[in-house]
Amino acid sequence: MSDAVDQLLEQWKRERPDLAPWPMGIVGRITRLSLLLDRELKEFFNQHGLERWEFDVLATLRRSGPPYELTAGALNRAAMVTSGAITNRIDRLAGRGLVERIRDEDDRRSVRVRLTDEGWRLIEELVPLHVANEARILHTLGEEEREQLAGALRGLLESLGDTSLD
Amino acid sequence: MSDAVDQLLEQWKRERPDLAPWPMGIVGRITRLSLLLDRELKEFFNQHGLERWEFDVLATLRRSGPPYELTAGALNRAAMVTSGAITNRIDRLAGRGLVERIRDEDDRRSVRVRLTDEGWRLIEELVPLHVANEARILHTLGEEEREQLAGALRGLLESLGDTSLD
DNA sequence: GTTAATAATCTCAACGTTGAGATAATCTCC
DNA sequence: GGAGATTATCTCAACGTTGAGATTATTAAC
Repeated sequence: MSDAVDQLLEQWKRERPDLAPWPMGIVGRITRLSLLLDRELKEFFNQHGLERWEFDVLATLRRSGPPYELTAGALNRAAMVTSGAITNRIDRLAGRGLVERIRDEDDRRSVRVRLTDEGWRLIEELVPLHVANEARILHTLGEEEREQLAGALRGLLESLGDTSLD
Repeated sequence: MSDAVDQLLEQWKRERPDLAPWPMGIVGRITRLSLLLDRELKEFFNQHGLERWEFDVLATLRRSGPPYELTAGALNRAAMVTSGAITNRIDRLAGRGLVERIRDEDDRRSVRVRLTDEGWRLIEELVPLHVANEARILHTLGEEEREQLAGALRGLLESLGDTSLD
């Protein structure tokens, strides 16, 4: 079998046989997969009345453990977006009553963002469904294949310096 | 060694030991890699005075072979964006004189987008540099590892239906 | 050959992010 | 303890995409 990227590589081979385009085989596939996975996940989240970014922020707070709070900056780095984006996201999640802003009295520059009870309940209910949905999307991967793929991707992330969530 | 996603999985294991979160290990890594690769590529393209999307459109036309033209719809599907986005991209590339719009006389609904000489020269010069840059970014992958990784990603793309560029 | 359905592109308002700059708090070092 | 540098967050205009709808052309069915 072959995928869209194989076609693309075939075209380059015909047009520029002098090139060794294998890097496009990796980068192109990661780019396309990311987009397709995003679409699949979006469908799931919309069925549950939220956006992927909303889920991501709530899940980041949930998995950080009690008291389920992180600074805006920590959310920022975990989500790999700019500070402006996080301010916006917190605003809107707070508007929905899913998180609350708490000024840190030790460092008054900081804002702690905490899951509300309602936010906790929502993410607690959704996480298992989300994992099941991802497992469904990835069902073609055998157990051994998963490990191998995860290992290769981990190596790339490390080489790009993505070694820490914060 | 471990990456940011390992940390994330560790947190879930602590907070929700009942979950089998391995799908997050795949989806999370692909998402993060896509973002990081995008940043790396952006740096390269900006040094050469263009955006990633500009390069992508020009490269798509170039690799399609003589006469280096495709319909707006074909570009659309290759780039996996909406028709509004492609209209906008063509407008601006045409404004820079890198492509030209040609109405198809056989099917007057269609617009053929063709590389101009200037567009051709630009992409011809840039493609080898781009491939070299991607190879640099991926330099940690051994030859065997590349093949294995590409194979696993291809399988996923196929299972998601990404089997054709158009 | 006219009607209805389909197809290709364009238009445009709404949306979320970026990136630069502003503000306020804290830290460092003399 | 004061000056300057650093850190955390917020603000906001610019930007590109989305998604729905409009327009124009083609095809299919009768």
